[in-house]
Amino acid sequence: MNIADQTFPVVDSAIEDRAQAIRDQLRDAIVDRRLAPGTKLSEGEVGTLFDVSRTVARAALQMLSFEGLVRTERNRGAFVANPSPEEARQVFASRRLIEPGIAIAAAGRMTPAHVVAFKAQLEEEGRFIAERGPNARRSEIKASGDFHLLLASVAGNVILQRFMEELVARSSLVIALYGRSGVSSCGHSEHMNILDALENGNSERASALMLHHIDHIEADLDLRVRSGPALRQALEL
Amino acid sequence: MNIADQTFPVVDSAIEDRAQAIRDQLRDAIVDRRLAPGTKLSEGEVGTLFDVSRTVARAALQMLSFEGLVRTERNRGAFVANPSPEEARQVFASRRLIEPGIAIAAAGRMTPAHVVAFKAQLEEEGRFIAERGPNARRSEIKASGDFHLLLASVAGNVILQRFMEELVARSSLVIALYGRSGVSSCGHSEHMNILDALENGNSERASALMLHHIDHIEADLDLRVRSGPALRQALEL
DNA sequence: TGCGCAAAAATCGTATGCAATCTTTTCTCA
DNA sequence: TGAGAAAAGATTGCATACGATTTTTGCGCA
Repeated sequence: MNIADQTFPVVDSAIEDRAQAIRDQLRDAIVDRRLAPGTKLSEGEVGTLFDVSRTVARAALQMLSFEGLVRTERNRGAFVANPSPEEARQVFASRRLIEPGIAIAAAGRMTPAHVVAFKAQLEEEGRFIAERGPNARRSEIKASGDFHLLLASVAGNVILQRFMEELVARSSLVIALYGRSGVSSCGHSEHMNILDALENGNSERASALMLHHIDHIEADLDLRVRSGPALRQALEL
Repeated sequence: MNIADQTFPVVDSAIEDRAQAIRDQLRDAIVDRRLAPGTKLSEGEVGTLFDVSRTVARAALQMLSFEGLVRTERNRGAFVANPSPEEARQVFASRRLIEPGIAIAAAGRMTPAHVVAFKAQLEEEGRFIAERGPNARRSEIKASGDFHLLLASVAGNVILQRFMEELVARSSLVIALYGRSGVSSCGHSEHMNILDALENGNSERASALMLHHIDHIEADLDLRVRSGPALRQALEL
């Protein structure tokens, strides 16, 4: 897949930085796997696509590189990240460390409004799972991540929330790369159980369920190196 | 304090990005409190000081803004961050969540070489505490942070390591702003106890000690708002 | 045909210029 | 004298230009 094959909707409410808007759209494209890992993102091309100068495109790419979604090589350019199995493991190790704590914090702050938001989120998630079609899998991954982001926002710690945004984005990449098949339907029911615990203020249970949920997601990955890391490295560039 | 009062050593081994080198020096200056919170960092001034164009200076400031050490306002510029008490609490809440886990991971990976590195680190820390003078406090804060960064590097998860770099840097700012007095000597002995547990492979103990250690650091802060947030906000700009 | 090397093209790193925005100063008028 | 408005100055946002580095292309030669 080439970046030039993509079409990006025009940003309507761009009071804020244009670079930020471009970053958001590129991030969506990466997380949704419309841009495959390894795809080159040249400053000029990105700039042309979004109708901005290289300066702005470069800033957007720099942001993505900070988030770990893009890898930049000096004098060579930016590429959609291609996380190694080791990186994948570290992403999930980090989530195992952070998310149970986030679940506990969120359990202590749940309001009826939050519950409504979660229910809407889970309903949408269910719709994507029921759906069939080429985009179903993508939407499923994205919706699943959104559940965790919503939880992080309820927890009320903006620093951890930002960490989680990064971890969820990287997880989506990892799942797209190494995911096997249909853990997601199972994940959906786990989300519902977690919400149930949150709703009842049972923080311990929510935390434990979250830990298991992350374990299940990671267990569904196939993190064996495919054909020797050297060859793999050589082939992808 | 003004940024123009600072002198920055010339970067010798600058094969890598110049922007990154500038970021590192500015970060040191912020963490060491040579640049006070609220100080304006104009692109032009930074560029002149480091003898680069505004383009490069801007990139360095953007990086610092991602790390939370600098706050940028559109069309107004960049300022050394001035974390609120609420932000300070969130920094330490994040550390309480992450660092005990890092201690456990590190305990399982300690080698004799690591022990040597830790001992050297603690010795330097001790020297700074014994020292008197205007820079003693700064060096103390920095050395104390370095212990935690060393631990994170031993844990072997580069993602968590980067999170910790950010959290330690922000903590230094917070301690400089809200710290009372001499927890540090006490902190030093706590570091030694943690190392002891790590050396014996007692991960549970290391984890528990770390949690208490973070509690102690936060307990030494005075996070009461000084004179009403509105006035405070109005005065500092 | 296949290989090595040089020229060309593409791309990046950085400096600089201009317009837009914000801040400060100055001027006017009550 | 003080408040408000207008002008001047400073600073950012962004585009563009140019040298440096990398990649690709083209060509000669074995």
